[in-house]
Amino acid sequence: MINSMEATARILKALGDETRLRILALPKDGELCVCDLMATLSLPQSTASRHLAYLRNSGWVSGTRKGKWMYYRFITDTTFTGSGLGEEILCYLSTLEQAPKDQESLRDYLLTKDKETCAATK
Amino acid sequence: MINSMEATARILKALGDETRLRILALPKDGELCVCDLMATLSLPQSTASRHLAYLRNSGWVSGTRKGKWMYYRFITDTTFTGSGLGEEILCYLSTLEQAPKDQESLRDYLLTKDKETCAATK
DNA sequence: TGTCAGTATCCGCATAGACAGATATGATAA
DNA sequence: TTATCATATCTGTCTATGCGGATACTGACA
Repeated sequence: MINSMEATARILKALGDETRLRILALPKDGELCVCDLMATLSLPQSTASRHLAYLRNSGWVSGTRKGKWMYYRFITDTTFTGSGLGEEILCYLSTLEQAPKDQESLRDYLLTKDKETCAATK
Repeated sequence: MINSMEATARILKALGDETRLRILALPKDGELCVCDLMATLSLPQSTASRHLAYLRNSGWVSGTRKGKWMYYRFITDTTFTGSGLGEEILCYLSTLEQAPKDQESLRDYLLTKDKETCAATK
């Protein structure tokens, strides 16, 4: 369990980007795939995928392949060596202005999403 | 009072650097000047000054001129719109490996520091 | 006014990171 | 095996940022 300044800086560096904050402010129950982000935040596929990769590499999300889909879930309970700080940060993010709009956008999208295909791909 | 994603990203972006984390993990009672950082963290003058400027611009410290000296104090109680998250982050930083060493280094330096001059300048 | 001390900023260099379209890769169905 | 779908990665472009030495700026004092 590494609690170094360098590791902490890498984790926090992931948060220095507005798009990634918006991702982390989405509801954390369940999992999101790339197409969910594309639709919810109006992101091109490569941008969505890249941000998820960054979050994965810095320990904020974990990826699970399910068939053609790659699902990402938040692992903030272990981020920052399990101190709870990750959850605190997410809690704060959800109080920000843009968060409710994004969350509603995600809910709307999930209601209409075709279960067999990702409706937002490319 | 702005609690936008963009403003939050700017505040958090300041934390994506190890040196700045080390600065923020120093004791927050009292104030630090550039030469304190130079001595404590073995930084060149320009580097110390630049990091403090970055922290000032992102709302982590406030600068006060006292004669020839520029003293910086932490204003984490107001960072993140006064939510307390700034303090939480600082609390976490002080649990990291490097923090006690830096804190001790600062204490040692302050004991020997000449009050009339900054002993570490350039 | 010139000098010194403390500090902010510039400068050049190198690296990282944001972006989106293009392309490669992985999974699945026919 | 090929085609389709979903996603990761590459590519080129641009911007940001870290670094430290050099230089400019600020304040104090003789």
